[in-house]
Amino acid sequence: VTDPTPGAAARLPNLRTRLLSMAATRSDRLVNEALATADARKWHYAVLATLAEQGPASQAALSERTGIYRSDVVAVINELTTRGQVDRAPNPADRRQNVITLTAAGRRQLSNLDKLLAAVEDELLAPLTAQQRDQLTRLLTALVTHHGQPM
Amino acid sequence: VTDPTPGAAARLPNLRTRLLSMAATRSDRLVNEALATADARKWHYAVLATLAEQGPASQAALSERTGIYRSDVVAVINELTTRGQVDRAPNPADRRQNVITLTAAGRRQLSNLDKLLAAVEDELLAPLTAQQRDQLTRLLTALVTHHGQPM
DNA sequence: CCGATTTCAGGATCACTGATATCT
DNA sequence: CAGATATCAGTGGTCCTGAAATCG
Repeated sequence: VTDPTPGAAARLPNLRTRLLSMAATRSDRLVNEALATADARKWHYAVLATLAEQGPASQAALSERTGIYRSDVVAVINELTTRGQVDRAPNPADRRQNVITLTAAGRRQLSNLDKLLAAVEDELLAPLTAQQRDQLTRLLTALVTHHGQPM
Repeated sequence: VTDPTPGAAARLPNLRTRLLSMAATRSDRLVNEALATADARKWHYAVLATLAEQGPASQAALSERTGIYRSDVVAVINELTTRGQVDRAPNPADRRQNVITLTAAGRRQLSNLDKLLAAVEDELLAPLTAQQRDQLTRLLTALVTHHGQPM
């Protein structure tokens, strides 16, 4: 036998932390490729979706709800205003805050991105049955819930 | 009702691509914190483990086996040689290649990292039963297998 | 000449730290 | 004064492109 470590189990293929990271990398690549065709990235979608569902919000609130780092929100909102998809205005009731509002163009972009992401999910989950997809959702949700928000 | 989109389902919490990415981010942070206490990062572990299990290899072979990008292998091997954990020597049989070999210090570091990563996996998977951990492993393996290697 | 290997230079996104100015 | 908000500057890791030099 020339095996350098006879009988040793393969480490990498069994590392759950590694499997998670590999699956996420592949998923992220599909997401980025799809969103790039619409001149967007994942934080754009997170902001547009949050505004559509929960209404206008301050940048701090958007950071909380989307998971975008506090210091990175500015750049994302800058990009979205440049594209005319959100509007930034000072909040007269609390002049520390800005009020971010979804525009009509932002709403159109959101429904566009919704379609793109639905297709990506189908492609990502192609090897899984409907039941397995639900299992995966529950397991990942349990992990994320248990390990709280990162900020 | 003041809901801006009454009856609309929450998008973000149900996006599987997002759940994956969030779970991986949390997992990666645990891994990085643990490895940092041993002056290592995840690619160090991947190289050390591969060398221990499969013996000396060229940098191209290590790229294939670990998933490190071809152009990033150099830096990782540089760091590991600086730490005395691997040895880099030209291959006399094919002078295009280097032969990377695990040192005694590298072997010690590997068994150290093995312990750290086992603890991280326990912490990461804490909210899951043994059966659920197996389920997760199978589901993620199916995804990664189906979507092939990224390089 | 073609192909493989190593190496370098650089880009884009992301997670994260820390500091500052402004306002409550 | 303490605390919150928005902003800016910058680090480091990861993923990825492209190109050069060397060798089979």
